[in-house]
Amino acid sequence: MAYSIEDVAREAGVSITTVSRVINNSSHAVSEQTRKKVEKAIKKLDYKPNISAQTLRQPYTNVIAFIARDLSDAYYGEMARGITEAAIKQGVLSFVCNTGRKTDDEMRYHELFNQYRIRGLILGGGGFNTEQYRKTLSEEIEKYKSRDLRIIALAPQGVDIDSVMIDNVDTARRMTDYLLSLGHQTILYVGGPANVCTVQERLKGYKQALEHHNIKINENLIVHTDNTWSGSYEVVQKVLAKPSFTAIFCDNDNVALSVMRAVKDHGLRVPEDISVVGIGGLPNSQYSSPILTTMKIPLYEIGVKAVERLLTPKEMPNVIERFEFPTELQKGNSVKAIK
Amino acid sequence: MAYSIEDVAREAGVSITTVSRVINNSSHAVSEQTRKKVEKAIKKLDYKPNISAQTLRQPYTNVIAFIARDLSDAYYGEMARGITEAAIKQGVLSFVCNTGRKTDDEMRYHELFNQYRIRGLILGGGGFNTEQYRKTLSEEIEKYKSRDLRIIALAPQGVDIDSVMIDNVDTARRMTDYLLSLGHQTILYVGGPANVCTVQERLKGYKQALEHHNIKINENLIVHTDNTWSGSYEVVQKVLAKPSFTAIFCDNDNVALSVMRAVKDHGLRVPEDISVVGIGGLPNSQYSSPILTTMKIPLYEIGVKAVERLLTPKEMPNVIERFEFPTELQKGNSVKAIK
DNA sequence: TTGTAGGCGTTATCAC
DNA sequence: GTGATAACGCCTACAA
Repeated sequence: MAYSIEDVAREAGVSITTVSRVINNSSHAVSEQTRKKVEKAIKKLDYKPNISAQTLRQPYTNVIAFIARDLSDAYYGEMARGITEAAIKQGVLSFVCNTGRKTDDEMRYHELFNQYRIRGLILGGGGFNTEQYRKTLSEEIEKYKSRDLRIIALAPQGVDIDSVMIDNVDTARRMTDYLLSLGHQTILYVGGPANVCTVQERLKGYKQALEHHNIKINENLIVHTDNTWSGSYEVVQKVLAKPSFTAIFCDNDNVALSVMRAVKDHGLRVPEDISVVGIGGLPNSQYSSPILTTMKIPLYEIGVKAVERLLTPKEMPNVIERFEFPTELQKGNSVKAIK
Repeated sequence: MAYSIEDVAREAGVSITTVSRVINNSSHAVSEQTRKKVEKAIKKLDYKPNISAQTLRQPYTNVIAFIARDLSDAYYGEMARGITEAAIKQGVLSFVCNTGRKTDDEMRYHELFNQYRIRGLILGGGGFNTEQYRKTLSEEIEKYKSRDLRIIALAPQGVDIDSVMIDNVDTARRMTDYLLSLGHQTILYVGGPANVCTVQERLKGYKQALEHHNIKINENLIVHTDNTWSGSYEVVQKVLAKPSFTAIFCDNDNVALSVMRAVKDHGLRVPEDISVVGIGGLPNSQYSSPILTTMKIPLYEIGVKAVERLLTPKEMPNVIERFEFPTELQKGNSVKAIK
């Protein structure tokens, strides 16, 4: 068994109260001499306070949680890196979990988080925009709030919630504008699952840009994938049978990389025959060939910021706090201008 | 504040002892009627045991930890996914941390893990093969052992330690053999940092294969990178100034993708002018163009297996337990046979 | 400036 | 079959 505060007290020849005061840098005065004795004993025994015992007397632990949808996706990996690194700088550990939207699994996590008295939760992926999901999430949000804990979303959830994210509509709109400015008028849109909030917002941005340019929206030019590498590849393979478009706008980088492969496997060239763009700015999209033109999302920074907000008590608990990071067009060479 | 066992006892009109028995499915008999009452009360109050209090009476929590080197690298992401998913199936949460080998940071983590009474630790990346690192790690291993906890490594650490991993030497040897079998005699080797165990083992496999074929090892054909996308790109750019090789063997997939870009940017073609292979089998290497020929590592399965071992008490505490997964050649089209 | 004692929520040892 | 009660390790009034 590890040493307890009592062992330290005995070793230093003082009471456990005094030891506790030294440990916690209590405002209660402790003579320099006594402090020295205690510190020496702590060092000698290599004593570390038992956190469970501490937590028993405190509302929560120095632990936060991050729910990701797919950790093997660098998109979440980059966020996770920002989160865990920022957290540990403050001595905070992070539970990292891998399930974006499977409601049952999420509930399971919430239960455990509750039991472990975590200090706050970061929601990685976009939520399902369904009545059911919104209801479940709203209830959960209420519970956290009642326990004075914060939840922060890094992507839209379809409900009012504190967030640190990008403007998905605007980002997709600007990307579409860019394609339009280069002369592309028929743009295939390849998005993730149709009922995910993030997907919906980006699609909205695409449509807004077209409408703004008085281009009629052709629903046949909008397809959805399950966001897997193979799924995206196959979806596009089908559409490529009769390509009636000059560019493909993928709502994330991984899909875009799959799509570029599909285009090439179809005997067409990127960007000479078809231009391809994505959203994300993940490193691997910048080392593909051609280099993917994409909108850079500061994923790492989003993670860092989320932790910072999470560990800061809200001044106005009833005001939703939204923090927005800008995105930036990152030109590669996967796009060609059309005469 | 959340409900405590006392609230449940009061609600059910029994003692806390009885409630505890019901919660823990104690072998101590409880009448069916009483059990029903208690369960009803638990449900009504939505009571969840306080884990801190439980932990106070138990040697450890149902939490494990995973130390990764770079979570934004799908290599670790895939492992993390396997680990967290396998863990939660057993109701175990995972601390995930992002630092492979910065000794100071690792020590910090060990300290916290100790305080949080975690149940076991999984070490993601390969350790530094230096006297200093080995010593520090060995000490840490002893501490864990003395607390009856397990550490499991997913990559070589230069010390005797339980592990779930692949045979790095063999994997690199077989890959080299493959290139040799296609007629490549001068193979540039691009490895990660030279003092990392994994890197050393793979390099060893490369050398063994060459020696076995009586090919003299040319140290000029061995270069090291810092494993970043840009670093790998630049290192190879330099070597490409005077290419005296027909193939490039990269000791991981991400490096290989960077290298393919470097080759192309140099006006050379993969595989017509230079063949490129990697190790890993990450999804993005299978959607690049050309598709990367690589050795598939079952990263997800390694993560799952590690959790399984971690949660199983060792039968013979003093016997090092090594579990080895096979790797498999995955042919893409980044390699050309030479006449 | 230091120390005593009660309590946080559980589990385990006894007694009944 | 059920229930007091003493730990577990720590913090914090309150006393001295």
